[in-house]
Amino acid sequence: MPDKDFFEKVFWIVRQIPYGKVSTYGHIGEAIGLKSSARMVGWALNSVAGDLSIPCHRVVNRNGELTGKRYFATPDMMREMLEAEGIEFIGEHVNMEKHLWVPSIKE
DNA sequence: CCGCTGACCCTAG
DNA sequence: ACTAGGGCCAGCG
Repeated sequence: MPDKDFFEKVFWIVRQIPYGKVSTYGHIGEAIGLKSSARMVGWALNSVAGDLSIPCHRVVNRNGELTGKRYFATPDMMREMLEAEGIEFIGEHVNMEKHLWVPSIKE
């Protein structure tokens, strides 16, 4: 991964999340080099909330919970989008066992 | 420069 | 499943 701004790195990773998969703030943070700063990842996404070129709905916390749903147009939108991609839910959280995608670091 | 804030994460109880 | 505390990095007033 080329050396870019923090935001660029986050977007670069998030855009690589395949259809029907989800990733976590922690893994993304690790992928861009900020091992213990998963907060920054969500923060970066917040700055581009509404940008359809970035599938921010595929990013959840380590527990599979949709922590960012409140930043969407409606609280239900995030889940609707994920279910539309075939992602399974267990109660209020995503079935991580089945849909977790770990970002791979490559140029 | 200081202090607060945050779409998180870990550990402990 | 719950709460509480500490750490984390970047922006902003």
